[in-house]
Amino acid sequence: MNEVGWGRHYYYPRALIHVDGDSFFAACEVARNPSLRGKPVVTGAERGIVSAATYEAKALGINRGIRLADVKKICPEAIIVASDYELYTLYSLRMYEIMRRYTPAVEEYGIDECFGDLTGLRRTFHMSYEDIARKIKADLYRELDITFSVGLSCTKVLAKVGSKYQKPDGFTAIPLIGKDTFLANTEIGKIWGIGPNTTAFLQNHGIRTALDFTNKNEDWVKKYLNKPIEEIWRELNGESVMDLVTEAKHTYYSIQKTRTFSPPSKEAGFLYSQLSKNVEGACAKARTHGLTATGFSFFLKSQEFRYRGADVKLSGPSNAPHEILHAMEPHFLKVFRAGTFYRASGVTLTGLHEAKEVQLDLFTDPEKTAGIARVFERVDVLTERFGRHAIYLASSMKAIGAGRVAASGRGIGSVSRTRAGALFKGRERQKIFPLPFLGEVG
DNA sequence: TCTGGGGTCCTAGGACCC
DNA sequence: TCTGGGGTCCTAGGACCC
Repeated sequence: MNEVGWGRHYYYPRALIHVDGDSFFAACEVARNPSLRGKPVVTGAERGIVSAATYEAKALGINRGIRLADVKKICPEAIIVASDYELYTLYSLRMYEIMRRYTPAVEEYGIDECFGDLTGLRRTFHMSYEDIARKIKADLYRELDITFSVGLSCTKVLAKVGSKYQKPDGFTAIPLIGKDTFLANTEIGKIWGIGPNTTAFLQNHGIRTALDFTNKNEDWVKKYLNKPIEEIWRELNGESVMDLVTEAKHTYYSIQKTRTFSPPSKEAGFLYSQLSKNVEGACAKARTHGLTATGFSFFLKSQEFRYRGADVKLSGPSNAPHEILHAMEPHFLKVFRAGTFYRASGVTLTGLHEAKEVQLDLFTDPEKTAGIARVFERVDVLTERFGRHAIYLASSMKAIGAGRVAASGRGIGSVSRTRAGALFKGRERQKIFPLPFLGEVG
């Protein structure tokens, strides 16, 4: 165990804690159902690869991202469950709540992790920062039945180094004067914010560890690296430049829906239907947050992982899927290549604003706009009551439920560009209001 | 890491203006 | 029509995170 600072009073210009749930999704499953304890448990059943694995599973070589078919080969007794995001969100909220008992300055960084600012709280709790951090860790374990790895230091990046330093159930305090030992033991690519690209660049300049990086001087850093990386360099040197984002996040700059399908498809009708489903999902999310988009982008991802897509500006703000789809049609025909197999599609709504703020221009018929809004209010209510896909656009049909089978079974076959074009002629009727919905309620 | 889904931020470069 | 210099705004795309 790393006992640096236990019971002592090291100097922290700021005292920031980072807590990180160990194998969080899998740990939540075990916490809810204690009969799973001690067993190899894996989440991700709904998508065919491992999202999270308990340490019992990891000990067998079952790690994130591997196929569930391989999991069964490695360990037939492994317990595979579908991800339950509502459960994980509940545990997440409880984690934040525990942290907030100690400090109001909490950053909800991810579903399984958060930062807290403990600066100035020694007097309040009559404890050293290390002891406060240990107490938080103990509370989390006692109340959630999940272990957390905890880092304490004077910057966010160093606190992250700490929480990663020992897993699972680790506690690592990195006081300013002792930090070099920890940085020497941390590969540069493991630092938060240093991805594969920057790692390769730094390694080419002889930098292997985080300590090597901190030993570079400021001029060199400013000359070769961009602002985010320069900030990481400062934080690794003990200068706190990243603030905690403590406001609860409730607005989005963009909303994205993507989906991979298997097997890959080259059918225009099927692909368009996937995009239609993406659009509906993104619009539904925008509506639940009271947001409306001024533009959007979409892509098709080929079997070879190449992206082709387009950015589209809307003539007016919208969160109604049929309007987005209408704008997408001509671009789809340019993006889609006959004969290419695609494995995924995606849609991103951009230029998001609060729906109330939106000004109607002179040419928008307010009656019609209000009518559309009412239709989708109804859609949202039905979805709330009967679940996702209870009601959807006709254009999404082939992407939903048994649609995949129907689409291939019908033998549309290789759709040429002209035939793909013909596909949309019949959609003229969709412009007629009210919209043709296909319901599968109940 | 042979690759799922959902995000954010930064930067270079072009368009446009004075 | 060419030549400077400088500012702002927007967009595309890269890089990274969980």
